[in-house]
Amino acid sequence: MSNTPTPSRAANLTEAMVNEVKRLIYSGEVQPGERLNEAAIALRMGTSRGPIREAMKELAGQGLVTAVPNRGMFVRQLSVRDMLEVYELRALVFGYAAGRACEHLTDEHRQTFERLLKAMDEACEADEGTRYYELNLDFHTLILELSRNRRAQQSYDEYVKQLHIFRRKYFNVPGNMRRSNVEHREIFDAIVAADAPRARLAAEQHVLSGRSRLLASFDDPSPLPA
Amino acid sequence: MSNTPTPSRAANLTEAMVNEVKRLIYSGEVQPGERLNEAAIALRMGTSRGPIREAMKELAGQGLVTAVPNRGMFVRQLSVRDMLEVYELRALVFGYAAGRACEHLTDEHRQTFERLLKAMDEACEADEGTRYYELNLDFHTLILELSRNRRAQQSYDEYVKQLHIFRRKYFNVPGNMRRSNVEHREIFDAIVAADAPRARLAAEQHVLSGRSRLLASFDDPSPLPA
DNA sequence: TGGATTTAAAGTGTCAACACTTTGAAGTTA
DNA sequence: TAACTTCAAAGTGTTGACACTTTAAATCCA
Repeated sequence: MSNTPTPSRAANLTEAMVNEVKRLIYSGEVQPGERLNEAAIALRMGTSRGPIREAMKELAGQGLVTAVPNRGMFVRQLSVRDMLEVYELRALVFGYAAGRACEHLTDEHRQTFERLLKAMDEACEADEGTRYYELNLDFHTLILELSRNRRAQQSYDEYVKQLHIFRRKYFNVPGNMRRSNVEHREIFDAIVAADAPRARLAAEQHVLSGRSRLLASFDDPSPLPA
Repeated sequence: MSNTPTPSRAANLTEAMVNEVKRLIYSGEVQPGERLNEAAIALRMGTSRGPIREAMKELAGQGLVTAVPNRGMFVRQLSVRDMLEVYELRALVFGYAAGRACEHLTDEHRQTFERLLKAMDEACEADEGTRYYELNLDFHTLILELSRNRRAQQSYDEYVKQLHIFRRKYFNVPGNMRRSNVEHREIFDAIVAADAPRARLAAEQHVLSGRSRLLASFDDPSPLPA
């Protein structure tokens, strides 16, 4: 429900190719660092290379792929340093959004929050990682919406997607669901209390905790690669 | 005479066109909202439309132009709301960078700072707006470098450029140079004192003050639209 | 007149052909 | 064998042609 599949009706082939290649990347069907062969994709999609190339350039502009002259386009690969940096920016923007959310919280939103938190509690109990992951996304999205800053929301989404791709390479750490959800409650409480500084701090810390958890999993003796 | 045939050495035509169209936009040779005619540009640049289209798509990905299917590419136009949002993010990132800068300040940097501040003082006295503007950019860049977060630096640069284009439409408010430079000193002092929270706040406020000044110029009875 | 309709010009979308570059395997030489 | 050279295959770069869409000027009709 958070995600328009892909058959999003595009006005032209290039747009359709952008959607399709994005899907390939986000779904993990093509891995970071992998080359995207124009001719092969064109054949597979039933188009000529033109629209493919244009789509790739657009994705290059968005930073999802990188172009190497005369060698081709490669799915962007984040270094660990990149990942750390993106996490930091994500924390920053999320903190900002939570602070702003204090100003725009309506009763309806409050109810949505409570519903989400409850559902996440339940997902925790049932140990349903995937369900928790979805709800978690919704929770974050709600806060970004409440910030009423579309640009912030855009940036945040971008960061999340980039990190999503990065994490795929390593391993998906649920299990800390309970701790994560406690932090969610803290953020929510601060927003309800209209305590912007506290909300900001709690939100920032929440993201940075997530980073720590991910980072810890690197040194972990049992890194269970997907 | 407007025909500089792309001095920057690019490996392929598309890259050269990206640089050239960027220049057209940033220099104000083409205005926000204006359509970019593929055939016309291709003719002017002496290429076919292919590389132009690819370049445009890349710029669309970067958010500098927007594509409307079957109607063409237009130089992106920021609404006032957009502008406000971007300023807010810029303030956020600049504040973050200033806070981080506290951790990475070396003696060499400190000296560069002092040189810059002194030069800005002088530019103030001499009422040299353009010179001040340049130095001001250097000052901000230095702080972003000191943050040691390349992504933050990238984002910041993007914001600045977008706002640069926006402001061109209205009017360039120097005259507040002195006040602005006082704020610079405050940021610098906080960084030297390694007082991260204070640096962060001062830097955030500095950007938001700039926004206020710009905003004030709208309601101004003499808005001199160039 | 003025509002709908036709139509040609201008512009974008897509394609297939060809030129150029890279890559790596096969062959050559010491 | 090991390093160097040659060469064909694979892939990217660029182009001109043609199809489709939009736009606005010219035309038509009440």
